[in-house]
Amino acid sequence: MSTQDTRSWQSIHQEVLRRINDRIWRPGEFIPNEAELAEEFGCARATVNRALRELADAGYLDRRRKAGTRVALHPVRKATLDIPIIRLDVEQRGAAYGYSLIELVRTSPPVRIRSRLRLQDGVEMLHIRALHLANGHPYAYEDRWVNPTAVPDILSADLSAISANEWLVRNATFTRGDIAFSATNAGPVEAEMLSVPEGAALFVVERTTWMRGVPITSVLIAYAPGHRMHTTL
Amino acid sequence: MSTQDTRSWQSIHQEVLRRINDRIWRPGEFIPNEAELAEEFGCARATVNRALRELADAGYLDRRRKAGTRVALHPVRKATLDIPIIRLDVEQRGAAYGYSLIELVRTSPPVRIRSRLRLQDGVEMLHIRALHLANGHPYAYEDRWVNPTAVPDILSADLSAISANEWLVRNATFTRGDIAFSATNAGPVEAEMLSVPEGAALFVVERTTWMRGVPITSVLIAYAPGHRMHTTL
DNA sequence: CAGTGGTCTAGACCACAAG
DNA sequence: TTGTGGTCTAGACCACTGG
Repeated sequence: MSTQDTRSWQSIHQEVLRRINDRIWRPGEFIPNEAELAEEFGCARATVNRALRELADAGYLDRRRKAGTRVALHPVRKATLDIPIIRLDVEQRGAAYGYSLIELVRTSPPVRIRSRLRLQDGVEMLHIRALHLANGHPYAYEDRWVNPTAVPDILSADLSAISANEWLVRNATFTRGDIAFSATNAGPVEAEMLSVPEGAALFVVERTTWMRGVPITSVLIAYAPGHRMHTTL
Repeated sequence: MSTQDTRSWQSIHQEVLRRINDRIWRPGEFIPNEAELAEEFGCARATVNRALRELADAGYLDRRRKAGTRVALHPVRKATLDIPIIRLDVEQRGAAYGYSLIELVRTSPPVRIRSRLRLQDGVEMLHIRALHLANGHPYAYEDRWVNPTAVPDILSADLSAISANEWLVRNATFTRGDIAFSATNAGPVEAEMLSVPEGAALFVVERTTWMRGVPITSVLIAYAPGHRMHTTL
């Protein structure tokens, strides 16, 4: 209640969050403005601003000029997922990573891929199919299309030694990406690749990336049954 | 190259990002320190700091005192996922939302739930099973355990009218949460609930939340086949 | 119009870690 | 020890938007 001698923005961040969690400031309710809080906490307004801005970014507060700051009605929690190199993913689980290139051809992509990448027809792309292994067992099956126009250097990379996944992460940054997660029953191809029965439930990640509007790659990764993608809120 | 008259931190953010994407500053390479950049851009050091801090938070830069600032080796991209109320999720897809409470009992949870929540045995919890509908069709099957000690008010809520999902989002904030995504084959129960054949691949979300170490709820949500969780990078 | 948050400044001191 | 980022301040002006 009384004036605190907290002086860092972290302290203010913590104290404001406490008041939200303890429902001292309830969802939808206005909280004091920056000047008032600065006085209460005995600090500059910029310090309060920093604390409240972080809380607003995290979804705890809604801030609007003139209107003021209020506690968010639905504290929208955001989970952040890293987009890792599969090799690191495997190694982090304490397993030995293996990689096997199955197919690497330059050909014309199917309509599904063309439309997803918004490419004209007749364009040739690199089609890569590969298997990622953990302790010698199938871990994930990767089916990828790469636009060689966007990353010509990949044509001279040894994709039997380094996975396209890893090569691209290291050598091709992107400005925009779409990612989708879903579940699918293993078809004949996936079943054989992952050594599982047809129909097994597979966790699937589809990702497409662009660099300033130029499509780089579109990939589908099907994980062996039992795979869990985990994170913290 | 020459001094720019950009004066906002957003401009500096944009320009630094451009230099990273154009590989003017390459991964692992040091960039000028804040004072030098402030001079180049003709602004205060605090303004540069703001821009670089945002880029570091986004994973583009690595910053360390004394050492300096360098371009991140593996630009770890983070996908942020909202944790929505299922009703809003359905409505956003343009469908009419429906909800059906299947079971609501107070009983002792199985070991699997107890250990996940780190609860003593003998504790009674609320077990809720429900079906979420979109345009009258099964959308997701929810199997939830709630710790009534953490949220006693839920005992007086009408969980046949409002889903536990929504009630908890509105009334019980949490300080920590685990979330996991996976795929599973529909068992007899899920198959019946979702009106799909046994063995169908289901997208599964498991979420557990705590408030200052006190477990609130643990829920498993199995989505009907075809469900896709989508986001942008 | 006026109140609120958003941003910028010039300067200062501090915390950390590399050499 | 010393150079770097991290933070705080007091003040100022601006941008947006509610009343």
